[in-house]
Amino acid sequence: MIEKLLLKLRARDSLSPVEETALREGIAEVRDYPADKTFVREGELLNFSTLLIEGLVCRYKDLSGGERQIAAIHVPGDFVDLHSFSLKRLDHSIMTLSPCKVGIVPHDRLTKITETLPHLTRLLWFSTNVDAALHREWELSLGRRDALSRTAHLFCELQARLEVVGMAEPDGYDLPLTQTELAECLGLTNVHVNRTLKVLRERGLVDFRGHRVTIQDREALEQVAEFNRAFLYLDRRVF
Amino acid sequence: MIEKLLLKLRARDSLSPVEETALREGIAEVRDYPADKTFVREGELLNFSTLLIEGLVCRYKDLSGGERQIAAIHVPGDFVDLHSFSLKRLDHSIMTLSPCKVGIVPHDRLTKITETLPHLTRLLWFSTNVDAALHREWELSLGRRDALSRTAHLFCELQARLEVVGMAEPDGYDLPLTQTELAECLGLTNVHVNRTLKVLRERGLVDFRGHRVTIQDREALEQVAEFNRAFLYLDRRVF
DNA sequence: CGCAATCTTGAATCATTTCAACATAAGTGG
DNA sequence: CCACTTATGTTGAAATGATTCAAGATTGCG
Repeated sequence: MIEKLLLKLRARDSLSPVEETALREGIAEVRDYPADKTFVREGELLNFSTLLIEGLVCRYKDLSGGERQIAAIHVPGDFVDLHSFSLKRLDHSIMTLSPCKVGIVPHDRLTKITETLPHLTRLLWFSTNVDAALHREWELSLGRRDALSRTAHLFCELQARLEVVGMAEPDGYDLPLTQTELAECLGLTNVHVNRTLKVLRERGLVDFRGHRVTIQDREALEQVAEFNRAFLYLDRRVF
Repeated sequence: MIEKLLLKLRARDSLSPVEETALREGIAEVRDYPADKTFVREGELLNFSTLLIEGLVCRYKDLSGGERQIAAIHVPGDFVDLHSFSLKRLDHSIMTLSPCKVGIVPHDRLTKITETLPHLTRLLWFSTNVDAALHREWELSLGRRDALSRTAHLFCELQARLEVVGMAEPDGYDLPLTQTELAECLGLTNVHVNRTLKVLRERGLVDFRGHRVTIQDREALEQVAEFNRAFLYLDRRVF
């Protein structure tokens, strides 16, 4: 259930058996959601956080004109809204991008962790800080990378994140997103995403079709994206 | 020294005298930096976090072509890089925008707080989560708001954040930024920022000149920006 | 199989950038 | 305190990347 979360945390630091148990017992309930289901709405009061076990989830914000910006994508093993533990009401909504299985972690169990397991607390805090680092990389993409580089960067990011949890092959991964959803991540229109995907494919960098990302030339792709995996904090910390 | 930080934390939750003391004693040293000084570089190993006491600071990322994206602006009372406590090496650099006074908080003192003061730990965790909420709002701006609305939104955000720490009047505040730096926040060119500022001024919304922001019509400005202060988490949490 | 969602392409339009020139303000040394 | 220098702000015109609108093709689903 929490195996992918453990993979990710252990890539960074070690976990004692007690800590592992605390995490395991943090999950009060497991729920299944269908695709395209908004299961947390902006502003709603929460008393639990959600651990993604299977499927893809995104967090998004809307403008009054109907424009949507996806602020983050989550893969299995991610705490989707661990930050709701301190924020209580979120500034964004959360929806599934594919059918999902999620673990419900009541906030009082997290409070207990903060009272008794400081090292685990720091690890959980760390994981919300990694989320913020992802946001910053997206800010850079949205603010300064052009459509091609921005799109390439997202594909690189997901390759790296999925690899850690054993869900990517060296040459690519499944990505159950529509071009419109991709556009909502990238701050572009679906039409322009379509054209950009074509260019990426024709240049022999990545091919995204039929919900499958095929990395054609990883090195060249990462170069176009100016991708550097350090910001993902997936590697053991080095002092 | 930490008065503005306390103002901000108390706007959200209460703090015991012991917690207040722990924060106060967290500061090992106070440093002064001149304007435009990058005092933390991306990737460098850190063993302290920085509390901003006076002046303005930003966190930024660069691309190889020299394009810069500012990911966050910090006002007095903000922990600029509390996240370096768990990340150790940052994915961005940090520089002053004006002459600054900062407090140096060694990571081992933060570790001690996590071991002995769980409630204060949660409050500090909360404050890094608010940073992430700001990043998300900027993602929305960068991805979906046009230049006018995006610029208006930043002015609204800073008005609200400066008010909490007593650094804004009802009609505006000092903002020691150049148009080029503003452009680096907004994902625009300095030329376009200049034109956008002119439109905002001519429409009677805000006037930014000579390092001073004058809010001409707050209601109309917030409407153009689609500004809602909830994402700042400046208000006491409501259950 | 048939309908709806998604993808694809072209052409016109629009927001923003680029380049370049000039104006103003701020900072420094004599 | 003025003159000189550099940084910052302003404006116009042309170019560009992305959007919009619209139509047709393809895919996936009940």
